[in-house]
Amino acid sequence: MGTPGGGGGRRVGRPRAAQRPDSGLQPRDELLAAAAELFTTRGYAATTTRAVAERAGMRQASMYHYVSGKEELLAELLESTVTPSLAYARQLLADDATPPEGRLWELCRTDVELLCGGPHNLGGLYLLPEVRAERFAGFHAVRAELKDAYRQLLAGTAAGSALAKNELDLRTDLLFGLIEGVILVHRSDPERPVSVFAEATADAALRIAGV
Amino acid sequence: MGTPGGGGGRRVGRPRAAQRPDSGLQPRDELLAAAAELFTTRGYAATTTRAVAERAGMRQASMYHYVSGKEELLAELLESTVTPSLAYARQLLADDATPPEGRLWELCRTDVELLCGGPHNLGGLYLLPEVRAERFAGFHAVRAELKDAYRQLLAGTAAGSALAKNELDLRTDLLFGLIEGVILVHRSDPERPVSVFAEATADAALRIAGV
DNA sequence: ATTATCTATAGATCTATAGATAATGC
DNA sequence: ATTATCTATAGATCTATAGATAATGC
Repeated sequence: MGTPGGGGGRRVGRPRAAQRPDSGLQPRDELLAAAAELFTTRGYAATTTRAVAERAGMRQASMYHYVSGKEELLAELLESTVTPSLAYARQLLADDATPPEGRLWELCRTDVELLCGGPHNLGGLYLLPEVRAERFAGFHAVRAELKDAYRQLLAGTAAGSALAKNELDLRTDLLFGLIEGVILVHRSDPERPVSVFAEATADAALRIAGV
Repeated sequence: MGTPGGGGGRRVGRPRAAQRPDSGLQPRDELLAAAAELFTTRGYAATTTRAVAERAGMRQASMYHYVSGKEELLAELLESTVTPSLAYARQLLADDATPPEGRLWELCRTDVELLCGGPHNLGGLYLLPEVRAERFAGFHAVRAELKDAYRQLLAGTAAGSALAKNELDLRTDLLFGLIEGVILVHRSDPERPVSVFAEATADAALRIAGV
């Protein structure tokens, strides 16, 4: 096995031109980290492959050894942001010991925490217009599943079970809109502790839900 | 005065290469309309000056007769989306005959209506990462003023007057986040009538506010 | 004469490939 | 021999300017 990527063991292949302290990450992850930073701050289309590669510590052309291009980086980043939320949502859906209100609150809190907690505002990636492209259908599918988990939990609450289908859809949209909108607003005041913010958002979400 | 722009009166200058039925708009407005559509659907950076000009019915180079470049188009579109909301917000702030709760509800409703009501999702422009650039400071100033109007109205309510400053700021962020987030979610179900959606959002906003 | 437009293009990118090179591994 | 990287670059853009042209106005 050895120590793949990490540690100080010398690596095979031509050395990089710009020597930098070992990040400890695998080259592909260095690219993903660089892309996360640049896509969120400058936008996807405005970020060049050169900028990503260079920030990751390699030359532009070397990037193609690990990924097929910018799109692949974006697709992977997008999925990596929803997947943990979805996994948690599924766990909550299965947990029939806790009342739905409490589970919905937990999902909201965790979602905000996950999205605002990372080093970059990855939640902001959802909103890039480029993301609507067919290429990112995988991400959209996962996100739709997450939204459906919100709907199911909402439908399980006392307030939610009284709603007609189109009213339930409307509430779900408002709820989901709050969570995603709040992630953006968070960048206007990043000083506020994320945990406080996440709990306040979850409280607000339940008030919207009518609980 | 004559008929500036509109009507069938023949226009001075070399005719356009691609003849199209008269849009009735002035050339600069044709450019703005084209930019609104393209920026919202494809994103700012991904939209070329050629695409904008051609959609407006002129050749790429002719665009420079009316605007200095893409940035000017974006700056103008951004300001044109907040300005009406801000004007209305000021009017509401001055109206001391109506209770603050009612005025806050009206502001929320109108804001959603204005942003979702237009032909394109101009609210989505706020979120383009490019918009953070210094070039758009004017827009940010106007938007900050609008947010402050929300804060003032919220502070005037019974629930709001009980809050400490940092709690008031937090609520304001949640409120504002709901409004802006909801505008995005709206594009996931554009069939729903805007008026219904706007009222539901205003209701939700007041529930968040704690009214 | 004035104006709105056009065509043409220089200069500056940016992406993705081809082929060379400098390490380790056997 | 294998691998990870490099350098170099072709081809495809995209922006912004220069200068020509085809209308109306006087």
